[in-house]
Amino acid sequence: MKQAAKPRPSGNASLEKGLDLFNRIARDRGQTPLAALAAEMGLPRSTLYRLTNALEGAGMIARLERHHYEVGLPLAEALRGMTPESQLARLSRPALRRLASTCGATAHLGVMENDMVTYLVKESAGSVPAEPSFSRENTQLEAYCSGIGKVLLAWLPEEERARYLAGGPFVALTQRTITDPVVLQETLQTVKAEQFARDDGEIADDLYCLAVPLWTGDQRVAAAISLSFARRAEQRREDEGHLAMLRACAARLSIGGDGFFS
Amino acid sequence: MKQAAKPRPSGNASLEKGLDLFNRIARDRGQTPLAALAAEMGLPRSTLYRLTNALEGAGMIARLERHHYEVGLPLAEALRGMTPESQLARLSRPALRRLASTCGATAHLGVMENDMVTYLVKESAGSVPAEPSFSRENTQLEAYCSGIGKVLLAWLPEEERARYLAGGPFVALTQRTITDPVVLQETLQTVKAEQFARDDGEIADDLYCLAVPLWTGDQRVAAAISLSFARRAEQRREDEGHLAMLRACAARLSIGGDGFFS
DNA sequence: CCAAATAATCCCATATTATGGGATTATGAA
DNA sequence: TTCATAATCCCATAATATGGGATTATTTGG
Repeated sequence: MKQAAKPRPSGNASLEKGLDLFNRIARDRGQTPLAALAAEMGLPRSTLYRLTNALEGAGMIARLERHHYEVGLPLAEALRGMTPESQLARLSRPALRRLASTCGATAHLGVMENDMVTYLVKESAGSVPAEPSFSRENTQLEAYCSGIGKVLLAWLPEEERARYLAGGPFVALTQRTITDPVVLQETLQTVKAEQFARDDGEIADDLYCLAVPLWTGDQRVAAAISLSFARRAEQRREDEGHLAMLRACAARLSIGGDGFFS
Repeated sequence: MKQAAKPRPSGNASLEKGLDLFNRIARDRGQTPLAALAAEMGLPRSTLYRLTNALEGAGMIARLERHHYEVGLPLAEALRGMTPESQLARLSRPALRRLASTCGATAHLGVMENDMVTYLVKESAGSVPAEPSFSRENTQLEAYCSGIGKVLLAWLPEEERARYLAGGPFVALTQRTITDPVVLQETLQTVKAEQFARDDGEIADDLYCLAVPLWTGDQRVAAAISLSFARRAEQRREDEGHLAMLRACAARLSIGGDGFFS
């Protein structure tokens, strides 16, 4: 269900129609015959036909057989080696770098993969050598003990979260690590209610971290970003400011400002 | 250097300009600032600006920072899991299936990867269980002894071919396998001159195979397709007809007919 | 810190361009 | 063969993109 369709009057209706058509073809890999698309889009066949031709000429799509279009080879070639994850990392890195620099902390971006958190971006403040060394880009960590992990778990679909919680055991990394599934479950509810997660020395004794979700256009949580501090003591007093900045950054990366997600 | 720019008067100049812009951004991952693109394309800034907006709105590109565009996340997501190779396989399979069925043989499509031939498509005629079982899709074989391999080697850039030939040894799979680099070199020249390669029992005693190249828009050989027959005896008498069909198929897959490449 | 330079964004009258109804042709089914 | 469906083409017209130039934002240099 689409949320408030962008009313951006871009000024190039023709381009928009063409791109819309391309999106439809790309998303279902050309399963839908052209006639059906014409109906969906409320456009006459002749128009669709012309658009299709232009898309084909540009290498965006290719025609296989009757009623069958596909993403074109030139496009695939141009995008060689690109994955959604690598792209998300590229797109978010500048903002995370600024965030880290502003807050004098380390900023992370992570996504959920196979019940683990994969860190796609790690940006540390200024010249400070990356203080929290628990993470590295493109490596995975357990979800239950990190801020990003808790955010991602909190917004997991109901059944998946239940499955995760039942899947333990949750090994203690510090005295504060949450190891009881019931407590973890409650914590995740709090995360969802408060719209952020806190890791207060649950990975390493002096590590403190705040995390917030990134939203997609269709109201899913696609990733989470966090700020990590190497000194835990009294860190909470600064939560408010740091959360505000985290949220501003999240808004910019989510559908809000520039809107990387659909 | 572009070869005879397609004069296809597609009827949607606006879409074409937008897609052209997208291509330029995608290909160099947004390295070129907008102003430079405007110059390249011979369009005023305001137009570029509008096009950029439309592309961004459709999720095709995203803006990172000043002067910095990037392929959009929605597009990356829509194309998740797609590689140029998988796409080439999808696009060419129907044509190869028809070819195999028409000729009562097995058709292959292969590309060069790390000095080996990777078979991306294997389609056998009708109900016949795949006769030549030397190959499987997505597996690699030595290049020097197969039809497809010889085609790909023949059109390799000069230095690469020299390096390959110096890299032996070339193990004999049958009595007929070419194992002498000098002979192989000569064979490749013949392939280039005749525009096709023949494997006459060089992989397995009774295996006969004809292969021709697939051309890209900029006159490179991107892949090769072949017809394999399980009975070698007297097969040559039918070469002419089979080559004609192979070439027709290659033309259709190359820039000719529908033109999957660029 | 300000000023100059550069890039991005916006606006609007106009001509260029896409539009879509409908005719025609190709393809596949019966 | 005939019918049904989809693809392709054509063209007068309305709608749309166009781009010159003004305005605003951002960066750079002094």
